[in-house]
Amino acid sequence: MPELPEVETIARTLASEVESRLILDVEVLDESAIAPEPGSFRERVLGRRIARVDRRGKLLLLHLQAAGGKDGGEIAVHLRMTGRVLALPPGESPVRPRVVLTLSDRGCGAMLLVFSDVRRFGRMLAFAPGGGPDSIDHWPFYRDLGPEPLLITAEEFRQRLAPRGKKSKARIKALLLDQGVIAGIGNIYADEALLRAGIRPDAVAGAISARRQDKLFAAIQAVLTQAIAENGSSIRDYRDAHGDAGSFQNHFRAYGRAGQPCLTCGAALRSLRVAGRTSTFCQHCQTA
DNA sequence: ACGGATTCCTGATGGC
DNA sequence: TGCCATCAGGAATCCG
Repeated sequence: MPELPEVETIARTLASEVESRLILDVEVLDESAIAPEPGSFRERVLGRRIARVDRRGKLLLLHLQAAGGKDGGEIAVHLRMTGRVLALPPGESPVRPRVVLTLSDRGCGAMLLVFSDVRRFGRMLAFAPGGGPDSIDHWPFYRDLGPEPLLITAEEFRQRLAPRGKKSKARIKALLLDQGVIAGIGNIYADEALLRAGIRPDAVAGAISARRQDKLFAAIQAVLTQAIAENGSSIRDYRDAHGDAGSFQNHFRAYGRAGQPCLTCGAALRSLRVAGRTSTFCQHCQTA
């Protein structure tokens, strides 16, 4: 499922294909895929130029430009579990498209930007420019996102785990998955980082020593950085904007390995439900 | 302020 | 082999 490294990979592979192109047509095949309603969505997107593609947490962001180079708002895509964003040459038929944007020629042919999603959990949202009530800055999910894990220090990370200086009673994994605490981490990278840091997913966050919190932060950064270098993890659905799979799934030590031996000590990994998610961990290598 | 359940979805998987 | 139940999960929402 697309987490930070997967969305980062999509942003990178999409950017070179679509940046500077104009959005010439908008085809909404599944109205539940978008917001606001089709009329406003079209109005906010049609005729705009895709100036820049980047990422914030698990959100893919297309920054738009209006005529005269003015701010044109944003398109934000949340892929949830099975969403895909693909850059395709016209004529190629994508699998179960929900939204298709036709983009202008850039001297090397026109292009389609396709949002598809078998499970239909994902969303493509269009925001107005200018900081008004319809702008992305007023979208609570976006506004309340925690910091980027690759752009903060260990000290800032510790502060995020202890809001207003109070020790949190929440389980550490619940905090890692909370996008308002830190942005971009999902079930895969939470389990991978916790295993590498030797911390149980159900450990009470406030009871973890500063030294071990720093170790967790280092593990998060290491895992995310390596996953980005491997173009993300493809369990089954995830693909980049070219339709290519990632390879970090070959480096999983925890996720999906319940019952299999711990790669450090050989004990069978166990699984536990924490914060409503299946959490795989090693009883010997990870402690509260 | 926390955990838990529920909802949204469909495909994969496992038991019988 | 076929059928059915279960599971997977990000985030919103409600409830205790």
